Amino acid sequence: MATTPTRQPARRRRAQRGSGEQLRAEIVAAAKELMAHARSVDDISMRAVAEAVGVTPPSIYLHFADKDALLAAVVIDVFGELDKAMLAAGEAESSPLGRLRAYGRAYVKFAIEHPEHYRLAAMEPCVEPRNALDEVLNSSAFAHFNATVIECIAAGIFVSDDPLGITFELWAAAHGAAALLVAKPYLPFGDTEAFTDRVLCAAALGHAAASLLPDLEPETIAGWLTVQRSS
Amino acid sequence: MATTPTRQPARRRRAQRGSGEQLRAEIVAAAKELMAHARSVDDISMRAVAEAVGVTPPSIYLHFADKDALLAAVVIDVFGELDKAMLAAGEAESSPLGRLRAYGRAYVKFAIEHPEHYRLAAMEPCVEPRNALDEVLNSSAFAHFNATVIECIAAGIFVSDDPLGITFELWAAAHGAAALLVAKPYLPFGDTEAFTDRVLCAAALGHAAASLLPDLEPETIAGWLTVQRSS
DNA sequence: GTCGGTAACTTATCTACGGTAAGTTACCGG
DNA sequence: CCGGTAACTTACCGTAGATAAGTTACCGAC
Repeated sequence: MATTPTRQPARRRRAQRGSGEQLRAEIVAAAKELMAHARSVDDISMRAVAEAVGVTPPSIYLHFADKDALLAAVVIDVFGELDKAMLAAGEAESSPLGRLRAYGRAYVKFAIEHPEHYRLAAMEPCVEPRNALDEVLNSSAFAHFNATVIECIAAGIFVSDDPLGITFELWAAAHGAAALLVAKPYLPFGDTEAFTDRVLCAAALGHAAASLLPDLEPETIAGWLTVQRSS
Repeated sequence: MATTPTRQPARRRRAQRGSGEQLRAEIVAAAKELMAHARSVDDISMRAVAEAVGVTPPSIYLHFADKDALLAAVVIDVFGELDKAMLAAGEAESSPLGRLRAYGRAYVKFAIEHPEHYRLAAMEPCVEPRNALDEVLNSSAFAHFNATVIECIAAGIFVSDDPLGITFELWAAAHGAAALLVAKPYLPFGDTEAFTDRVLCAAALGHAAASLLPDLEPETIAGWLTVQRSS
């Protein structure tokens, strides 16, 4: 009675011969699930993941070199979900600019609804800097975002021969809103969706307006604003 | 010879009777220094901090309840440095808008030069949510930023009765650039200062331009841009 | 059928961490 | 000079990530 229950009840049946990948998928799923209820990546231990799957901790290391590798796998998974959410949000929009904003809204919404997943994917120092570049740039979410920026250029919204640069700018704005809302949720941002929309809209409109001015000196901007307001 | 060297050589002299605060300051300084060379907060252990100061680990707990409390003290210290850097950068600027951008540039520059400090201060889930609100809002850096936004409203750059909202928006842009540059330094942002400037300028100009439009529907924006470009 | 090879998994253990309880040292006011 | 207490230390606990070495059970070959 006083003996620890160990993990006898959750003991998992040994997998079929060729299906070692099955356990890998279960581990990623378990880690992702655990992360949804954790406040930090430190809160989820390899032991906890192992127990959730019904396996002993060392078994995880047969599929992942270390904890970082497991978390990286979760990140890839999370990026996929984010992409789906963004695509779904942009479907209804007809204009490229509208789609861009819908993407941004969905991006921030996803971050708020999955704070720990977003934190891991976008706010932690990247786990493996080797292929990380390709992973981010080739991630569907980023690619779709960039494609829509290109559409905006084609539609005359933006004037630039560097769509990637614009994408990074807009991403910075979206990430800034998301990161702030996730890291400091107690600050008086007001309605989060309205705040997000203001930030995103300012970023897009600001970039477009910048191309209307000869330069971006404070005096030039102030003068331009005065002229605009008076007319 | 084979015995571990323990920490005999770095043994610290016992402090004077009334000066317990001295050790506290040394601990914070050591933690801040260690963090400069660490890749994550997990890389700096209480043991390492203790050894750097020349003290045994439990002594730290006489001044800080736990590791989070120590890190919180470091955060406060870091915010102070950030404020100094921002003020210095804004001194030369005469116009409020120029000062605002100088602040933003200095903010991002500080984040890039002190990535781990910035990460701890702005990207980690806040350590103590109780007084954290006041700490951030009353932090000098934030206060100065907000004051300059108010100046911009007075100068007619922005039109709003909610300066705090504008401050949050601009902060989101600056934080987005900083966080992205810190978390994903390998991405092809190009020149970091130029990138930062574009993001900041777009945020400020975008907010100002938004007040020129009747609404922010995609069609309205596209139409306005067409008119502007043709004139 | 059975039997060796090996994939799949476990037991046992290492080192390091954050944190605590209980003890010890040395300063200092009376 | 002596007792009180601030300022520390020694010893320890539980848990974490990770590894080495062992064990089990599937499965193809003969």
